[in-house]
Amino acid sequence: MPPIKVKMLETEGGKGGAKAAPSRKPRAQTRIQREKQEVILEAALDVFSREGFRGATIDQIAEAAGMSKPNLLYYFPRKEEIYKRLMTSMLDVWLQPLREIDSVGDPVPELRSYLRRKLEMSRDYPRQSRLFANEMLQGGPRVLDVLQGDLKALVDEKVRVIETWMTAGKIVRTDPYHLIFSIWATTQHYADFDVQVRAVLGRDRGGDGRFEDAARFLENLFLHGLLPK
Amino acid sequence: MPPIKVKMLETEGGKGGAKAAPSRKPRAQTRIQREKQEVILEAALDVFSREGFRGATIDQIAEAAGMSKPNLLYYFPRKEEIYKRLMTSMLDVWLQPLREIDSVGDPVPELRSYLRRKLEMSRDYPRQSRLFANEMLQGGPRVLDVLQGDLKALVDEKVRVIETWMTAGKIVRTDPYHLIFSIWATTQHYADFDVQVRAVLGRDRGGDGRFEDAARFLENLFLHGLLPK
DNA sequence: CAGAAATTTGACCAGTTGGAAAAAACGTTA
DNA sequence: TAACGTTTTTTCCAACTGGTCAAATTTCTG
Repeated sequence: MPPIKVKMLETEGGKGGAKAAPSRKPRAQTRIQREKQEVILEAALDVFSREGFRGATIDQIAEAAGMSKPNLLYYFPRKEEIYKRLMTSMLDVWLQPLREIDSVGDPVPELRSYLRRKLEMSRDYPRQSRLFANEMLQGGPRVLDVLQGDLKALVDEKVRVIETWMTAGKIVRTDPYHLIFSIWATTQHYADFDVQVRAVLGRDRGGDGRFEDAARFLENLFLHGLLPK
Repeated sequence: MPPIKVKMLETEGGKGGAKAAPSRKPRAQTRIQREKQEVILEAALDVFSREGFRGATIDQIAEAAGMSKPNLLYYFPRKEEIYKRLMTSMLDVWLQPLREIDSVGDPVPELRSYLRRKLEMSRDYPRQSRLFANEMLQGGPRVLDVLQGDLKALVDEKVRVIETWMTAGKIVRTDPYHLIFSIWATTQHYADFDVQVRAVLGRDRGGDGRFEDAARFLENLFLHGLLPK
Protein backbone atom coordinates (compact mmCIF):
# COMPACT_ATOMS: atom_id res chain seq x y z
CA MET A 1 0.00 0.00 0.00
CA PRO A 2 1.88 3.06 -1.24
CA PRO A 3 1.51 6.21 0.87
CA ILE A 4 -0.75 8.84 -0.59
CA LYS A 5 1.44 11.30 -2.34
CA VAL A 6 0.84 14.97 -1.83
CA LYS A 7 1.84 16.62 -5.02
CA MET A 8 1.51 20.22 -5.93
CA LEU A 9 -1.13 21.36 -8.33
CA GLU A 10 -3.78 19.08 -6.97
CA THR A 11 -6.47 19.86 -9.51
CA GLU A 12 -9.32 18.91 -7.29
CA GLY A 13 -10.17 17.04 -4.13
CA GLY A 14 -9.05 13.45 -4.06
CA LYS A 15 -9.30 11.50 -0.84
CA GLY A 16 -6.43 13.48 0.63
CA GLY A 17 -7.96 16.18 2.83
CA ALA A 18 -9.23 18.81 0.46
CA LYS A 19 -10.22 20.99 3.34
CA ALA A 20 -8.22 19.22 6.01
CA ALA A 21 -4.87 20.93 5.74
CA PRO A 22 -4.93 24.61 4.85
CA SER A 23 -1.21 24.77 5.47
CA ARG A 24 -0.97 27.49 2.88
CA LYS A 25 -3.61 29.18 0.81
CA PRO A 26 -4.12 27.39 -2.53
CA ARG A 27 -2.53 30.25 -4.47
CA ALA A 28 -4.51 31.09 -7.60
CA GLN A 29 -3.52 29.46 -10.87
CA THR A 30 -0.91 31.18 -12.92
CA ARG A 31 -1.38 32.13 -16.55
CA ILE A 32 0.91 29.33 -17.66
CA GLN A 33 -1.03 26.80 -15.66
CA ARG A 34 -4.28 27.80 -17.24
CA GLU A 35 -2.83 27.79 -20.73
CA LYS A 36 -0.99 24.50 -20.48
CA GLN A 37 -3.92 22.73 -18.89
CA GLU A 38 -5.98 23.91 -21.80
CA VAL A 39 -3.46 22.57 -24.30
CA ILE A 40 -3.31 19.26 -22.50
CA LEU A 41 -7.06 18.85 -22.33
CA GLU A 42 -7.32 19.64 -26.00
CA ALA A 43 -4.70 17.05 -26.88
CA ALA A 44 -6.20 14.51 -24.51
CA LEU A 45 -9.61 14.94 -26.10
CA ASP A 46 -8.07 13.97 -29.40
CA VAL A 47 -6.44 10.84 -28.08
CA PHE A 48 -9.07 9.64 -25.62
CA SER A 49 -11.90 10.10 -28.10
CA ARG A 50 -10.11 7.88 -30.58
CA GLU A 51 -8.59 5.23 -28.34
CA GLY A 52 -10.73 5.17 -25.22
CA PHE A 53 -9.31 5.35 -21.73
CA ARG A 54 -7.24 2.18 -21.78
CA GLY A 55 -6.11 2.56 -25.36
CA ALA A 56 -4.79 6.07 -24.87
CA THR A 57 -1.30 6.62 -23.48
CA ILE A 58 0.14 9.57 -21.63
CA ASP A 59 2.94 9.62 -24.16
CA GLN A 60 0.54 10.10 -27.03
CA ILE A 61 -1.22 12.88 -25.22
CA ALA A 62 2.03 14.55 -24.24
CA GLU A 63 3.29 14.42 -27.79
CA ALA A 64 0.03 15.82 -29.13
CA ALA A 65 0.29 18.57 -26.54
CA GLY A 66 3.88 19.30 -27.53
CA MET A 67 5.47 18.59 -24.18
CA SER A 68 7.32 15.86 -22.34
CA LYS A 69 5.51 13.24 -20.34
CA PRO A 70 6.82 14.33 -16.95
CA ASN A 71 5.93 17.87 -17.84
CA LEU A 72 2.39 16.84 -18.57
CA LEU A 73 2.26 14.89 -15.34
CA TYR A 74 3.22 18.05 -13.54
CA TYR A 75 -0.13 19.54 -14.52
CA PHE A 76 -2.26 16.43 -14.21
CA PRO A 77 -0.64 14.02 -11.80
CA ARG A 78 -2.51 11.04 -13.22
CA LYS A 79 -4.04 9.91 -16.46
CA GLU A 80 -7.39 9.46 -14.87
CA GLU A 81 -7.54 13.07 -13.72
CA ILE A 82 -7.36 14.26 -17.29
CA TYR A 83 -10.02 11.84 -18.36
CA LYS A 84 -12.36 12.78 -15.56
CA ARG A 85 -11.98 16.46 -16.27
CA LEU A 86 -12.79 15.92 -19.92
CA MET A 87 -15.72 13.76 -19.04
CA THR A 88 -17.47 16.16 -16.72
CA SER A 89 -16.93 19.22 -18.85
CA MET A 90 -18.10 17.26 -21.89
CA LEU A 91 -21.24 16.00 -20.22
CA ASP A 92 -22.09 19.52 -19.25
CA VAL A 93 -21.84 20.89 -22.76
CA TRP A 94 -23.36 17.82 -24.26
CA LEU A 95 -26.62 18.03 -22.36
CA GLN A 96 -27.09 21.74 -22.86
CA PRO A 97 -29.43 21.34 -25.85
CA LEU A 98 -31.70 19.07 -23.85
CA ARG A 99 -31.81 21.54 -20.97
CA GLU A 100 -32.84 24.24 -23.39
CA ILE A 101 -36.06 22.52 -24.41
CA ASP A 102 -38.69 24.97 -23.31
CA SER A 103 -41.61 23.58 -21.38
CA VAL A 104 -43.91 26.38 -22.44
CA GLY A 105 -42.92 26.38 -26.10
CA ASP A 106 -44.78 24.68 -28.93
CA PRO A 107 -43.65 21.13 -29.78
CA VAL A 108 -42.84 21.62 -33.43
CA PRO A 109 -40.36 24.47 -33.11
CA GLU A 110 -38.99 23.01 -29.88
CA LEU A 111 -38.31 19.57 -31.31
CA ARG A 112 -37.06 21.03 -34.53
CA SER A 113 -34.53 23.23 -32.80
CA TYR A 114 -33.51 20.45 -30.42
CA LEU A 115 -32.76 18.28 -33.42
CA ARG A 116 -30.86 21.08 -35.06
CA ARG A 117 -28.81 21.88 -31.99
CA LYS A 118 -27.92 18.26 -31.39
CA LEU A 119 -26.86 17.88 -34.98
CA GLU A 120 -24.77 21.02 -34.74
CA MET A 121 -23.02 19.57 -31.72
CA SER A 122 -22.17 16.48 -33.71
CA ARG A 123 -20.83 18.65 -36.48
CA ASP A 124 -18.89 21.06 -34.30
CA TYR A 125 -17.80 18.82 -31.42
CA PRO A 126 -17.43 15.34 -32.87
CA ARG A 127 -14.62 14.43 -30.52
CA GLN A 128 -16.73 15.07 -27.47
CA SER A 129 -19.38 12.85 -28.94
CA ARG A 130 -16.87 10.09 -29.56
CA LEU A 131 -15.42 10.45 -26.10
CA PHE A 132 -18.83 9.86 -24.65
CA ALA A 133 -19.55 7.00 -27.03
CA ASN A 134 -16.29 5.35 -26.07
CA GLU A 135 -17.19 5.55 -22.42
CA MET A 136 -20.60 4.04 -23.13
CA LEU A 137 -19.11 1.14 -25.06
CA GLN A 138 -16.97 0.34 -22.06
CA GLY A 139 -20.06 0.23 -19.91
CA GLY A 140 -19.72 3.75 -18.56
CA PRO A 141 -17.80 2.79 -15.43
CA ARG A 142 -16.78 6.37 -14.74
CA VAL A 143 -20.11 8.08 -15.38
CA LEU A 144 -22.69 5.57 -14.33
CA ASP A 145 -23.68 7.65 -11.31
CA VAL A 146 -24.19 10.72 -13.46
CA LEU A 147 -26.34 8.77 -15.88
CA GLN A 148 -28.52 7.37 -13.13
CA GLY A 149 -28.59 10.68 -11.28
CA ASP A 150 -28.46 13.99 -13.08
CA LEU A 151 -29.06 12.64 -16.57
CA LYS A 152 -32.04 10.52 -15.61
CA ALA A 153 -33.53 13.41 -13.68
CA LEU A 154 -33.12 15.76 -16.61
CA VAL A 155 -34.63 13.29 -19.05
CA ASP A 156 -37.51 12.55 -16.70
CA GLU A 157 -38.24 16.24 -16.53
CA LYS A 158 -38.28 16.66 -20.29
CA VAL A 159 -40.33 13.52 -20.71
CA ARG A 160 -42.99 15.21 -18.63
CA VAL A 161 -42.88 18.18 -20.98
CA ILE A 162 -43.31 15.92 -23.97
CA GLU A 163 -46.22 14.22 -22.25
CA THR A 164 -48.06 17.50 -21.88
CA TRP A 165 -47.63 18.01 -25.62
CA MET A 166 -49.16 14.63 -26.23
CA THR A 167 -52.03 15.22 -23.85
CA ALA A 168 -52.74 18.49 -25.60
CA GLY A 169 -52.95 16.56 -28.84
CA LYS A 170 -50.12 18.53 -30.39
CA ILE A 171 -48.10 15.46 -31.16
CA VAL A 172 -48.99 11.83 -31.50
CA ARG A 173 -49.07 9.71 -28.34
CA THR A 174 -45.89 7.71 -28.23
CA ASP A 175 -43.06 6.73 -25.89
CA PRO A 176 -41.20 9.91 -24.90
CA TYR A 177 -38.13 8.09 -23.62
CA HIS A 178 -37.60 6.30 -26.89
CA LEU A 179 -38.28 9.51 -28.72
CA ILE A 180 -35.37 11.11 -26.91
CA PHE A 181 -33.18 8.07 -27.52
CA SER A 182 -33.92 8.19 -31.22
CA ILE A 183 -32.98 11.86 -31.41
CA TRP A 184 -29.73 11.18 -29.61
CA ALA A 185 -29.01 8.17 -31.80
CA THR A 186 -29.69 9.78 -35.15
CA THR A 187 -27.81 12.99 -34.45
CA GLN A 188 -24.79 11.54 -32.68
CA HIS A 189 -24.46 8.96 -35.42
CA TYR A 190 -23.01 11.65 -37.67
CA ALA A 191 -20.16 12.23 -35.24
CA ASP A 192 -19.54 8.71 -33.98
CA PHE A 193 -19.86 6.90 -37.30
CA ASP A 194 -18.45 9.69 -39.42
CA VAL A 195 -16.08 7.37 -41.30
CA GLN A 196 -18.90 5.12 -42.29
CA VAL A 197 -21.16 7.98 -43.31
CA ARG A 198 -18.46 9.44 -45.51
CA ALA A 199 -17.51 6.10 -46.99
CA VAL A 200 -21.08 5.29 -47.92
CA LEU A 201 -21.90 8.73 -49.27
CA GLY A 202 -18.74 8.74 -51.34
CA ARG A 203 -16.59 11.59 -52.48
CA ASP A 204 -19.38 13.52 -54.16
CA ARG A 205 -21.92 13.57 -51.33
CA GLY A 206 -19.69 13.07 -48.31
CA GLY A 207 -18.58 16.68 -48.15
CA ASP A 208 -19.72 19.44 -45.84
CA GLY A 209 -23.23 19.36 -47.20
CA ARG A 210 -24.02 16.11 -45.45
CA PHE A 211 -25.09 17.86 -42.27
CA GLU A 212 -27.56 20.00 -44.18
CA ASP A 213 -28.97 16.94 -45.85
CA ALA A 214 -29.16 15.13 -42.56
CA ALA A 215 -30.93 18.03 -40.89
CA ARG A 216 -33.54 18.18 -43.64
CA PHE A 217 -34.05 14.46 -43.61
CA LEU A 218 -34.35 14.13 -39.83
CA GLU A 219 -36.78 16.99 -39.55
CA ASN A 220 -39.06 15.34 -42.06
CA LEU A 221 -38.66 11.93 -40.51
CA PHE A 222 -39.53 13.05 -37.04
CA LEU A 223 -42.41 15.23 -38.04
CA HIS A 224 -44.01 13.27 -40.86
CA GLY A 225 -42.53 9.81 -41.12
CA LEU A 226 -42.28 7.99 -44.42
CA LEU A 227 -45.86 7.30 -45.37
CA PRO A 228 -47.59 9.76 -47.65
CA LYS A 229 -50.63 11.33 -46.07
CA MET B 1 14.61 -6.81 -39.76
CA PRO B 2 13.52 -10.06 -38.15
CA PRO B 3 13.13 -13.01 -40.54
CA ILE B 4 9.55 -13.92 -41.31
CA LYS B 5 8.63 -16.65 -38.96
CA VAL B 6 6.91 -19.69 -40.37
CA LYS B 7 4.73 -20.92 -37.59
CA MET B 8 2.29 -23.77 -37.66
CA LEU B 9 -1.41 -23.12 -37.73
CA GLU B 10 -1.21 -20.22 -40.12
CA THR B 11 -4.87 -19.25 -40.04
CA GLU B 12 -4.87 -17.66 -43.43
CA GLY B 13 -2.53 -16.27 -46.05
CA GLY B 14 -0.12 -13.68 -44.77
CA LYS B 15 2.66 -12.45 -46.99
CA GLY B 16 4.44 -15.78 -46.61
CA GLY B 17 3.71 -17.81 -49.72
CA ALA B 18 0.24 -19.17 -49.22
CA LYS B 19 0.41 -21.10 -52.45
CA ALA B 20 4.13 -20.97 -52.94
CA ALA B 21 5.31 -23.95 -50.93
CA PRO B 22 3.02 -26.97 -50.93
CA SER B 23 5.69 -28.82 -49.00
CA ARG B 24 2.99 -30.79 -47.24
CA LYS B 25 -0.75 -30.71 -47.58
CA PRO B 26 -2.32 -28.22 -45.09
CA ARG B 27 -3.71 -31.03 -42.98
CA ALA B 28 -7.31 -30.39 -41.98
CA GLN B 29 -8.00 -28.77 -38.64
CA THR B 30 -8.34 -31.02 -35.65
CA ARG B 31 -11.34 -31.03 -33.35
CA ILE B 32 -9.35 -29.29 -30.61
CA GLN B 33 -8.29 -26.57 -33.01
CA ARG B 34 -11.83 -25.84 -34.03
CA GLU B 35 -13.07 -25.83 -30.46
CA LYS B 36 -10.31 -23.70 -28.99
CA GLN B 37 -10.43 -21.18 -31.78
CA GLU B 38 -14.11 -20.84 -31.08
CA VAL B 39 -13.49 -20.30 -27.39
CA ILE B 40 -10.81 -17.73 -28.13
CA LEU B 41 -12.95 -15.79 -30.59
CA GLU B 42 -15.77 -15.76 -28.11
CA ALA B 43 -13.52 -14.41 -25.36
CA ALA B 44 -11.89 -11.93 -27.70
CA LEU B 45 -15.26 -10.58 -28.74
CA ASP B 46 -15.95 -9.82 -25.13
CA VAL B 47 -12.72 -7.96 -24.58
CA PHE B 48 -12.32 -6.19 -27.92
CA SER B 49 -15.91 -4.99 -27.92
CA ARG B 50 -15.37 -3.34 -24.57
CA GLU B 51 -11.84 -2.02 -24.88
CA GLY B 52 -11.22 -1.59 -28.57
CA PHE B 53 -8.17 -2.95 -30.32
CA ARG B 54 -5.51 -1.00 -28.47
CA GLY B 55 -7.20 -1.21 -25.11
CA ALA B 56 -7.55 -4.98 -25.19
CA THR B 57 -4.67 -7.17 -24.10
CA ILE B 58 -3.84 -10.74 -25.03
CA ASP B 59 -3.66 -11.54 -21.34
CA GLN B 60 -7.23 -10.44 -20.79
CA ILE B 61 -8.41 -12.49 -23.72
CA ALA B 62 -6.44 -15.52 -22.64
CA GLU B 63 -7.84 -15.31 -19.15
CA ALA B 64 -11.37 -14.93 -20.44
CA ALA B 65 -10.76 -17.95 -22.66
CA GLY B 66 -9.39 -19.92 -19.74
CA MET B 67 -5.97 -20.59 -21.17
CA SER B 68 -2.42 -19.32 -20.94
CA LYS B 69 -1.16 -16.56 -23.18
CA PRO B 70 1.36 -18.71 -25.07
CA ASN B 71 -1.35 -21.29 -25.56
CA LEU B 72 -3.63 -18.71 -27.07
CA LEU B 73 -0.82 -17.49 -29.28
CA TYR B 74 -0.43 -21.02 -30.51
CA TYR B 75 -3.84 -20.73 -32.16
CA PHE B 76 -3.67 -17.11 -33.27
CA PRO B 77 -0.05 -16.08 -33.67
CA ARG B 78 -0.85 -12.40 -33.31
CA LYS B 79 -3.39 -10.18 -31.68
CA GLU B 80 -4.36 -8.63 -34.95
CA GLU B 81 -5.30 -11.97 -36.48
CA ILE B 82 -7.95 -12.48 -33.85
CA TYR B 83 -9.28 -9.00 -34.36
CA LYS B 84 -9.41 -9.33 -38.11
CA ARG B 85 -11.22 -12.64 -37.94
CA LEU B 86 -13.81 -11.17 -35.60
CA MET B 87 -14.18 -8.14 -37.78
CA THR B 88 -14.88 -9.91 -41.04
CA SER B 89 -17.22 -12.50 -39.60
CA MET B 90 -19.05 -9.76 -37.72
CA LEU B 91 -19.44 -7.55 -40.77
CA ASP B 92 -20.89 -10.46 -42.66
CA VAL B 93 -23.55 -11.21 -40.07
CA TRP B 94 -24.16 -7.58 -39.40
CA LEU B 95 -25.12 -6.68 -42.92
CA GLN B 96 -27.35 -9.67 -43.47
CA PRO B 97 -30.57 -7.81 -42.65
CA LEU B 98 -29.77 -5.14 -45.22
CA ARG B 99 -29.06 -7.77 -47.85
CA GLU B 100 -32.44 -9.31 -47.16
CA ILE B 101 -34.39 -6.24 -48.16
CA ASP B 102 -36.43 -7.46 -51.06
CA SER B 103 -36.45 -5.27 -54.15
CA VAL B 104 -39.82 -6.56 -55.29
CA GLY B 105 -41.52 -6.37 -51.90
CA ASP B 106 -43.75 -3.62 -50.66
CA PRO B 107 -42.06 -0.81 -48.72
CA VAL B 108 -44.08 -0.99 -45.51
CA PRO B 109 -43.53 -4.65 -44.66
CA GLU B 110 -39.97 -4.48 -45.98
CA LEU B 111 -38.96 -1.49 -43.90
CA ARG B 112 -40.82 -2.79 -40.90
CA SER B 113 -39.07 -6.11 -40.97
CA TYR B 114 -35.71 -4.50 -41.66
CA LEU B 115 -36.19 -2.39 -38.55
CA ARG B 116 -37.22 -5.42 -36.56
CA ARG B 117 -34.31 -7.51 -37.73
CA LYS B 118 -31.79 -4.80 -37.00
CA LEU B 119 -33.24 -4.31 -33.55
CA GLU B 120 -33.10 -8.04 -32.93
CA MET B 121 -29.44 -8.00 -33.85
CA SER B 122 -28.83 -5.29 -31.29
CA ARG B 123 -30.66 -7.34 -28.70
CA ASP B 124 -29.07 -10.68 -29.53
CA TYR B 125 -25.58 -9.64 -30.60
CA PRO B 126 -24.76 -6.46 -28.72
CA ARG B 127 -21.06 -7.24 -28.52
CA GLN B 128 -20.76 -7.43 -32.28
CA SER B 129 -22.42 -4.07 -32.50
CA ARG B 130 -20.02 -2.59 -29.98
CA LEU B 131 -17.06 -4.13 -31.71
CA PHE B 132 -18.06 -2.37 -34.88
CA ALA B 133 -18.80 0.87 -33.08
CA ASN B 134 -15.39 0.78 -31.45
CA GLU B 135 -13.74 0.37 -34.81
CA MET B 136 -15.73 3.29 -36.19
CA LEU B 137 -14.75 5.55 -33.31
CA GLN B 138 -11.13 4.84 -34.08
CA GLY B 139 -11.68 5.91 -37.64
CA GLY B 140 -12.13 2.40 -39.00
CA PRO B 141 -8.49 1.90 -40.02
CA ARG B 142 -8.94 -1.84 -40.47
CA VAL B 143 -12.21 -1.82 -42.39
CA LEU B 144 -12.11 1.35 -44.42
CA ASP B 145 -11.72 -0.57 -47.64
CA VAL B 146 -14.75 -2.72 -46.86
CA LEU B 147 -16.81 0.35 -46.08
CA GLN B 148 -15.86 2.05 -49.31
CA GLY B 149 -16.15 -1.16 -51.30
CA ASP B 150 -18.67 -3.84 -50.40
CA LEU B 151 -20.66 -1.80 -47.94
CA LYS B 152 -21.06 1.20 -50.20
CA ALA B 153 -22.03 -1.04 -53.11
CA LEU B 154 -24.64 -2.80 -51.02
CA VAL B 155 -26.08 0.44 -49.74
CA ASP B 156 -26.12 1.95 -53.21
CA GLU B 157 -28.07 -1.05 -54.42
CA LYS B 158 -30.66 -0.77 -51.67
CA VAL B 159 -30.88 2.96 -52.15
CA ARG B 160 -31.99 2.26 -55.68
CA VAL B 161 -34.70 -0.02 -54.35
CA ILE B 162 -35.90 2.66 -52.00
CA GLU B 163 -35.93 5.14 -54.85
CA THR B 164 -38.28 2.96 -56.86
CA TRP B 165 -40.61 2.96 -53.87
CA MET B 166 -40.51 6.73 -53.83
CA THR B 167 -41.09 7.02 -57.55
CA ALA B 168 -44.07 4.71 -57.22
CA GLY B 169 -45.42 7.08 -54.56
CA LYS B 170 -45.46 4.36 -51.95
CA ILE B 171 -43.33 6.33 -49.56
CA VAL B 172 -42.56 10.00 -49.25
CA ARG B 173 -39.71 11.38 -51.34
CA THR B 174 -36.72 11.78 -49.06
CA ASP B 175 -33.01 11.04 -48.85
CA PRO B 176 -32.57 7.23 -48.96
CA TYR B 177 -29.00 7.33 -47.64
CA HIS B 178 -29.96 9.23 -44.55
CA LEU B 179 -32.95 6.97 -44.13
CA ILE B 180 -30.63 4.01 -43.92
CA PHE B 181 -28.31 5.87 -41.56
CA SER B 182 -31.18 6.69 -39.26
CA ILE B 183 -32.28 3.07 -39.13
CA TRP B 184 -28.77 1.99 -38.31
CA ALA B 185 -28.41 4.69 -35.70
CA THR B 186 -31.68 4.12 -33.88
CA THR B 187 -31.40 0.35 -33.74
CA GLN B 188 -27.72 0.04 -32.91
CA HIS B 189 -28.15 2.64 -30.21
CA TYR B 190 -29.80 0.01 -28.03
CA ALA B 191 -26.68 -2.14 -28.16
CA ASP B 192 -23.97 0.51 -28.12
CA PHE B 193 -25.52 2.80 -25.52
CA ASP B 194 -27.15 0.08 -23.50
CA VAL B 195 -25.84 1.42 -20.19
CA GLN B 196 -27.31 4.81 -20.85
CA VAL B 197 -30.64 3.41 -22.00
CA ARG B 198 -30.96 1.31 -18.87
CA ALA B 199 -29.83 4.12 -16.60
CA VAL B 200 -32.36 6.53 -18.03
CA LEU B 201 -35.23 4.06 -18.11
CA GLY B 202 -34.50 3.05 -14.55
CA ARG B 203 -35.14 -0.21 -12.79
CA ASP B 204 -38.81 -0.42 -13.65
CA ARG B 205 -38.65 0.14 -17.40
CA GLY B 206 -35.06 -0.90 -18.17
CA GLY B 207 -35.80 -4.61 -18.19
CA ASP B 208 -36.24 -6.96 -21.11
CA GLY B 209 -39.33 -5.15 -22.31
CA ARG B 210 -37.33 -2.22 -23.58
CA PHE B 211 -36.73 -3.84 -26.95
CA GLU B 212 -40.43 -4.37 -27.45
CA ASP B 213 -41.10 -0.75 -26.56
CA ALA B 214 -38.34 0.38 -28.88
CA ALA B 215 -39.67 -1.72 -31.74
CA ARG B 216 -43.15 -0.28 -31.36
CA PHE B 217 -41.84 3.25 -31.08
CA LEU B 218 -39.51 3.04 -34.05
CA GLU B 219 -42.11 1.51 -36.29
CA ASN B 220 -44.45 4.36 -35.57
CA LEU B 221 -41.77 6.96 -35.91
CA PHE B 222 -40.57 5.76 -39.27
CA LEU B 223 -44.01 5.25 -40.72
CA HIS B 224 -45.96 8.16 -39.30
CA GLY B 225 -43.69 10.63 -37.58
CA LEU B 226 -44.83 12.67 -34.63
CA LEU B 227 -47.44 14.98 -36.07
CA PRO B 228 -51.08 13.94 -35.88
CA LYS B 229 -52.67 13.56 -39.29
C1' DC C 1 1.48 -49.85 -27.02
C1' DA C 2 5.09 -47.11 -29.68
C1' DG C 3 5.94 -43.29 -32.21
C1' DA C 4 4.59 -39.14 -34.20
C1' DA C 5 2.01 -35.19 -34.13
C1' DA C 6 -0.50 -31.85 -31.65
C1' DT C 7 -0.99 -29.17 -27.55
C1' DT C 8 0.35 -26.90 -23.31
C1' DT C 9 3.51 -24.91 -20.13
C1' DG C 10 7.20 -22.08 -18.00
C1' DA C 11 10.85 -19.15 -18.58
C1' DC C 12 12.17 -15.47 -20.94
C1' DC C 13 12.75 -10.96 -23.68
C1' DA C 14 12.65 -6.36 -25.53
C1' DG C 15 9.72 -2.49 -25.83
C1' DT C 16 6.06 0.23 -23.68
C1' DT C 17 3.51 2.12 -19.94
C1' DG C 18 2.18 4.99 -15.87
C1' DG C 19 4.50 7.36 -12.77
C1' DA C 20 8.40 9.10 -9.17
C1' DA C 21 12.42 11.87 -7.84
C1' DA C 22 15.62 15.15 -8.14
C1' DA C 23 17.93 18.50 -10.22
C1' DA C 24 18.18 22.15 -13.50
C1' DA C 25 16.19 26.23 -15.75
C1' DC C 26 13.17 29.96 -15.62
C1' DG C 27 10.34 33.99 -13.90
C1' DT C 28 8.97 37.22 -10.51
C1' DT C 29 9.31 40.28 -7.12
C1' DA C 30 11.14 42.34 -2.93
C1' DT D 1 20.19 40.86 -7.98
C1' DA D 2 19.16 37.49 -4.54
C1' DA D 3 15.77 34.54 -3.10
C1' DC D 4 11.94 32.10 -3.89
C1' DG D 5 8.35 29.77 -6.22
C1' DT D 6 7.25 27.81 -10.76
C1' DT D 7 8.17 25.06 -14.70
C1' DT D 8 10.85 21.82 -17.34
C1' DT D 9 14.09 18.23 -18.14
C1' DT D 10 16.78 14.07 -17.14
C1' DT D 11 17.00 9.86 -15.19
C1' DC D 12 14.94 6.13 -13.45
C1' DC D 13 11.68 2.28 -12.13
C1' DA D 14 8.46 -1.51 -11.68
C1' DA D 15 4.64 -3.41 -13.96
C1' DC D 16 2.69 -4.63 -18.21
C1' DT D 17 2.76 -5.60 -23.12
C1' DG D 18 3.07 -8.57 -27.40
C1' DG D 19 5.54 -12.21 -28.57
C1' DT D 20 9.36 -16.21 -28.64
C1' DC D 21 11.32 -20.63 -27.58
C1' DA D 22 12.37 -25.05 -25.99
C1' DA D 23 10.85 -28.48 -23.23
C1' DA D 24 7.13 -31.15 -21.29
C1' DT D 25 2.74 -33.16 -21.79
C1' DT D 26 -1.23 -34.93 -24.09
C1' DT D 27 -3.65 -36.91 -27.99
C1' DC D 28 -3.97 -39.47 -32.01
C1' DT D 29 -2.82 -43.28 -35.24
C1' DG D 30 -1.02 -47.39 -36.85
